[in-house]
Parts: sequence; structure tokens; C-alpha cells
Amino acid sequence: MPELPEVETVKRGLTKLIVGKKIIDVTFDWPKSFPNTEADVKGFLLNSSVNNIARRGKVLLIKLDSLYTLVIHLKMTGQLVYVGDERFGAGHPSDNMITKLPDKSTRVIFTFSEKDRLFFNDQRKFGWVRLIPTSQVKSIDLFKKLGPEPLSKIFTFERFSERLEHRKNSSIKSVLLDQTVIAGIGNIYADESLWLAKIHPESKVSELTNAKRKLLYLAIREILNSAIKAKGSTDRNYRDAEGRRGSYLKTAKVFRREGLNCPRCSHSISKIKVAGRGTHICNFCQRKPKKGMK
DNA sequence: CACTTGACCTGTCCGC
DNA sequence: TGCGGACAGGTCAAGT
Repeated sequence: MPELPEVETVKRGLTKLIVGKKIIDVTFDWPKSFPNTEADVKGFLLNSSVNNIARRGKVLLIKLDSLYTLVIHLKMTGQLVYVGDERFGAGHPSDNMITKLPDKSTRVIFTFSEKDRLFFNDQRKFGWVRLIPTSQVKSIDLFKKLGPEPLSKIFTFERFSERLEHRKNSSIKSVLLDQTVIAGIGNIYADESLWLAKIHPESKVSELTNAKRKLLYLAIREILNSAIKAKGSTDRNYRDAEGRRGSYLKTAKVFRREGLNCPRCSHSISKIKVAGRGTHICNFCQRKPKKGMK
């Protein structure tokens, strides 16, 4: 679940909470979640302080003064929740928040002080926390192939179009999900962006007019920005750095709204499968292009 | 090369 | 109530 807006929200939260603090202990219960050598942990994690926190695509980067960086991918169900008091930080008990940590899904615990800990929770164990020399972070495979940041200045319409040209025969949805084309879009915001641009997710890139591509480009940026404002989407697992839910899904137009009415034309929203992923569309607003036509 | 499928895991929900 | 199966935000590797 955590896509760009969720990871950005966690980044902003953690920046306020742990920058300048020193890590004095780390524990983990699942080696794949924390695949680091004891020597690296001793030498470059323990007794290191957090310099700053960054994000690239869906990946979070916690830079330490040891010149190492904690590179973190939350994958589907990962959380980074900070607890700085006996009481759990913020949130609303009635809102299905996490009430006590560590819990069953806790994989890694970073201790700053007795009452100051950061929990990496991950129910499905797909996520990970890797300790990598800061100078090498940019050259790990994950980043070498990663596409541009969709909210950065360098992500121009021209650049977007150019990337699309390489994927002419693919469905536009699979292209949006491809992190080497654009970094940070996942299933939720792909569906929302395609709806806003009135494009059917199964459309081949070659079928999209220049005008449509421009609409999509603008839609991606608009959707991601509004999702960041809403502090991301919480369907089930996602929480911000203080354990709070994101509110974007309350205003989502199609995602997880199958059977409800399209807010634009009031036709019923349906759910299909595209590129192996559950996909939500309005069949009326997002007409499927027909082969041989137009 | 492009696209699909299965794998990695756990939990939840739905139908029987 | 219990059980089996499908499904869930993301990426890889392997197969077609």
C-alpha cells in the first residue's frame, strides 16, 4: 500500500520526531526484514545519530552521521511508527489505531532511549530495512533503474511523453505501475489518476492522443499532491509515523468504490483486473478504446 | 524485449 | 463455528 504520498507522509513525520536523535539499540525478529551484518550494525548503526530523512519513489532513506543510510521499503503492509511516550502518540482509539507496540507484526525496533522507540511493523514480511553506505545508496539496483519523481521539476510533460514512447504496446495502467517509468505510483493512485484523466486503464499507450497524455500527466500530479495533503490512504494497514490513518480514501473517486456511483457521471463503478491488479473504473467516463476504431 | 505468472507472507472476508 | 479459497497497497525472478 504505501505509495509515494504515504511514504512522503512518514518522511515528514519522522523528520519532526527523530532527526538529531541517537540510536542506542536495535532488535529484530525476522532476518529478511533486517538483512544486515552484525559488524555493520555495530559499526555504523549503533550510537549513530539521524542527520536527515529523505524519500525516493516509495523508498524511505534515513541518513545517519556514520555515513550510512537506513534504506527502508514498506512494500504492502509496512509501517514505521514512533512511540515517544508510554502513551501511544496521536490517533483515535475508535479509529482502529494501534494501541500497543510492539505487537505481533513488529519486525524491527530502534531504540533511542527507554521511552523513545521506532517500530518497523510489517504483517506480511515483504518490507525490509537495509543499512547501506550513504555513498552507495544511489547505485543500488533499486535506484539505478528508478524513474523520475513525479512531483519534481525535472518531471516535465516532455520527459513523461518520452518515457511513454518506449512502452507503446503496453496498457497504460501497467506503465503507471512501472517504477522505472515514474517513481512512486501504485495501485491506488494509478486508478485515481486514470479516472481523473478519463482514460481506460487497458488503453494501449499508442492509442492515447497527445491531449490525453497531457491530461494524464496533470492528473498524476494533482492526485499525488492531494493525497499528500490527506496524509495518504489507509485501507487497512497503513499508518503515519505517529500511528494515524491517512484520509485520502474518503475522497477517492474510484478506488475501492466498486458498485458505488461515479462522482462525475453517476454511472456505477466497476472492478476489473488489469496487469494482474484489481482495477477500479467508471465504464462511462473511461471508455475502452476499440481496436480498429479511431 | 514485453508481458504474465508465481513467489514472498499473513490476515481477512466470503461462501458453503 | 469451521474450512477452503480468493484477495490485499509492491516488487522480483522466471517463464512464455
